[in-house]
Amino acid sequence: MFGLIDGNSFYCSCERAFNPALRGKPLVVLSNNDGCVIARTQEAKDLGLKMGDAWHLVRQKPELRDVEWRSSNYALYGDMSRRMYEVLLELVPLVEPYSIDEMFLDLTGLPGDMTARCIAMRDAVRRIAKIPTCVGIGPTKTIAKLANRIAKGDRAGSGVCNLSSADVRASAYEKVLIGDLWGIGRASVGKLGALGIDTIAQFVALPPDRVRDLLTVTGLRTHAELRGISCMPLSLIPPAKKSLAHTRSFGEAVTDWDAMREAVGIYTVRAAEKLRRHGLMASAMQVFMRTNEFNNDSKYANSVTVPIETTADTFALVDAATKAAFRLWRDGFRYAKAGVIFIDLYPTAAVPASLFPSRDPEHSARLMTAMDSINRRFGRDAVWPGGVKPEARWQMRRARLSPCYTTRFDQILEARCGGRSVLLED
DNA sequence: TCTGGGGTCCTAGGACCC
DNA sequence: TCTGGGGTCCTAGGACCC
Repeated sequence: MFGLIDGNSFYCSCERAFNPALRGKPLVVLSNNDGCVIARTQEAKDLGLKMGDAWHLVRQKPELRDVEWRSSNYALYGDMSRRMYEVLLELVPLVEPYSIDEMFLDLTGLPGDMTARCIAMRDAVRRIAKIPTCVGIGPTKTIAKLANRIAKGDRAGSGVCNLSSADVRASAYEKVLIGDLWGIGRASVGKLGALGIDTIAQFVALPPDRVRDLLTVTGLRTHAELRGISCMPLSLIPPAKKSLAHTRSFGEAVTDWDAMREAVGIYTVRAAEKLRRHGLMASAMQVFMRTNEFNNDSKYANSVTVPIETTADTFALVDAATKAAFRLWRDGFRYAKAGVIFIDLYPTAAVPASLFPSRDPEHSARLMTAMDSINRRFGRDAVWPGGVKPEARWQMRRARLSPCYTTRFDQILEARCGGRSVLLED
């Protein structure tokens, strides 16, 4: 039996955990660059705010003037996610983190009433990790996801929905739309809708061959899972990464090559840091740049994939990325976004020695280790490759960034004795 | 002025091989 | 006049997820 627990309005809940003044108020968290809405509290949903709403348009509406907002703070959310995971590990033997705010649980063989257990689990996460959650229970991951969705929709309920019984499932399938299913997106809803299939019950009634023809093997898997056949086991070992990227929209359009070169250089430095954190090396990279997709600027978008000598060396990677970017660069456009994606990744330990390396691998490894530890000790960006100096002009906007309460000592929450103390407890 | 970022998986079609 | 069969690998693009 599977459980799926997920944080309600997770990013907003993280902000609220450290700022009680935000409780009970409509609050949204914005994407990078303060571009669009990516998390909303119930109060904000009630005001009609949608996922993906462009913030600059929302702000203009007078009735939404009092909506609180924050720039996204992934260092904080990632750490809160870890706390949630640790609380759960104490209560359930197997926990599989699925996304920053969701974890699958193995509930097989746990004694006592399943629903009651999950209610207690939810309380513990609320109390210790300060995150309100909902839990779905079912014999497959897809059904647990569905149950979770139903729990979230039932605002007066216990926050737990148990679909382990076939009868309860059958009646739920009648009421839920196919588009609310995990794995069924817009395109599939269109295809099924054309055949008059709108509810999960109708979908489940289709013959498997028909489902495969329509939605390929992924659709077939969802179909089987809904019928109680588990096709997605719990995996405790996270699968090896296949790609790793750093891509950003610019705060302000980039029009000269120097600024683009710097941007791509910095994105490469970041991606290379991430590469080393994961103990990986890349043997190919993709670089892209593009103009704004939404406004009336003349359009240009291009990307190039280049093989590289397998490495995690920032200098080598910046060099390759800069050359690739130069091939893409065309004068006269207003660039809005660029990115660097590493593909063909290998664990550092598994990379065979090159016969004629262009850089001494041992020297490179020592240099990278030194660079990373200096930056860890003296703050991010204490040392940089020459020629890749960050320039504020085009960097992303993050106008209302909350402190990294839990990951940086200089931003830790202050509590005062005597006056009104800032407590994390309710 | 202003519309995110980072992933995975599947399929079709082309290039190439014997 | 006639033009196979079987296979692999790579890439681009679509679809989906959070």
